[in-house]
Amino acid sequence: MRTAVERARTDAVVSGVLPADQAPLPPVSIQRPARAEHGDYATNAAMQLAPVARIPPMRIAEALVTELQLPEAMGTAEVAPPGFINIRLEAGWVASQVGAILRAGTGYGRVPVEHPRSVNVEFVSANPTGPLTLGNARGAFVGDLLCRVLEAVGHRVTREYYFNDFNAQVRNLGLSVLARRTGDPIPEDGYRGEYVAALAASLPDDVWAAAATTSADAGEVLGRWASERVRTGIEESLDRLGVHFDVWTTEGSLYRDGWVERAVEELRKAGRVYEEDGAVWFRSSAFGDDKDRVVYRSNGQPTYFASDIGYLAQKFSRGFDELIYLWGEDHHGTVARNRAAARALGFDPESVHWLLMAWVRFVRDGTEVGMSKRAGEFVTLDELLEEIGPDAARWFFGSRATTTGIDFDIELAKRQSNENPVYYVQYAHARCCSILRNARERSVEASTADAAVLLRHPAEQALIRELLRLPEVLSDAAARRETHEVPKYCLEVAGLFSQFYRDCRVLTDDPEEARFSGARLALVDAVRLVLANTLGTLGIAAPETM
RNA sequence: GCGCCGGUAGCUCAGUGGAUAGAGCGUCGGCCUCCGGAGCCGAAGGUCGCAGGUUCGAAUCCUGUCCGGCGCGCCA
Repeated sequence: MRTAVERARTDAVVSGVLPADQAPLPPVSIQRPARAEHGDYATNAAMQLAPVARIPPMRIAEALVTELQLPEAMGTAEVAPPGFINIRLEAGWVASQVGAILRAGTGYGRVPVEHPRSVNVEFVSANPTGPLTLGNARGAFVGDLLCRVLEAVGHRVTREYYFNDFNAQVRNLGLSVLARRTGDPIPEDGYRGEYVAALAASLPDDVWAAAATTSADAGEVLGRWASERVRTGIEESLDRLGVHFDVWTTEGSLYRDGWVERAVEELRKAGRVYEEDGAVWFRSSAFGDDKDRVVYRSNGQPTYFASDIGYLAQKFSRGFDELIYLWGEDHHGTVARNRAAARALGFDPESVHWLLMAWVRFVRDGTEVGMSKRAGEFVTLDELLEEIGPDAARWFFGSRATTTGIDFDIELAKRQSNENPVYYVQYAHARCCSILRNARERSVEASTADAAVLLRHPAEQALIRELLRLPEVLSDAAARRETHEVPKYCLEVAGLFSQFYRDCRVLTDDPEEARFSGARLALVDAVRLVLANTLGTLGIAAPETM
């Protein structure tokens, strides 16, 4: 539709209605008007052109409408003050799309982008010092949903999980296990959760012996063992959510394989690092950061940022066209230095994106509850799933913009889980299936040919028009890397289906009404398909019965 | 103090410069001879934090200001 309007604009220039001078025109923006009398699509192209062309917008709009060539029988365009062009789809064309949707089948809505990219999406990446908590829930759901949407438009996605395997946190975990085992007090920076006691209790004899006898620090030995146990548990929790990672990368591997060393060396050659106060600094301020950052401390130890730099190089070396980092907003202070490093290493800044998720504030009946692994005060992701189920949880986190802070009331979520809109959508899907089952029993067959001819009822037309939005909903979500529109769309479809169901009887003994059965059955099948495709993209079940 | 993100209906949140600002939940009032009532219809409920500005048009962009969250380490 956009290209049709853009072509009309070019044609208007050619035919001399619009002046031919100036630089590239902005892309035409197409809206979906809120009000039905404004048609199915609208564009403000004429009003945007008016100041440039110095011609009244209404005149330009008239000219564009004249040049606008819509495919045969698709629709009509008209001008509305102060210069909108409203495009109205023909009812017959709309009705004929039921057949097109059904022919596209499970591929419907998944319109491939022009240039598919190989995208690495890193998310969750919680250190394995304790089970995943509600604090990690948002990242897990949002990240996986983003991946699914990117895949839906044809990108190749790698889901990646990054974690520390040797630092102080892991050692603290080991020392905490040790303390639990020996009965000593848990160290200051230790972990106090019950899971630590469980780890201590299940410590195999050989690990315990190794910790007691090796020259190495017992905290390190036990930490290594405990964190791997915890990591396995995290993977199992994520499996239960339906989130499966392709690659697990450890911080240690970036050093073992020389990525950090090589990347820093490259920066050194480029003259981007220097020594001061015995430490090695990266001149990130030359690339937009507030100040320069330490890469190697004066004691020779690399900083966390050093790992980040090596990791950037490691990821790009694997051939990705684009990297996406999904971080909590508490990390936003480190974005600038990472972006600086990417630029200094010569990577296209447009090919790396850091998406920040706003904080989730957890409350229980109005008062805030902490989420601290160290203090052992947290609600685990597994507990959340037991309470409200993966579909409701996915819906909750999936339907909010990542920049929005969320108040998550655990008790309220439990109480309202039965009222969660996700069930309304699943119900609509189940109802479609039920109608289709009944039709088979009665030997009523869907007919897309009838659909094209007969579906003129307002409820039918509104429903089909909504089904036609799916491709653009997915494309927009993928392009914006914001996916919360998808659940909302689902809800719209379910709502319009309910209205259709009320107004238009599909299966009936009334001979007058029965002539619509085949056409409406085709529409029901198309709704079922769209809901199944959309729920599938959300990672939510599309049940045939409830 | 500086920086980033928010402030929209009772609650939780959509709203990518457009036309009369929306949804879910909650509240109130209706609807079960009929394909699934986990449903449908209707109503109430808003100075879009506040004040200026930009323009044909601002919840959206700019400036200031208030409130909240987060960040500002040779921590991660």
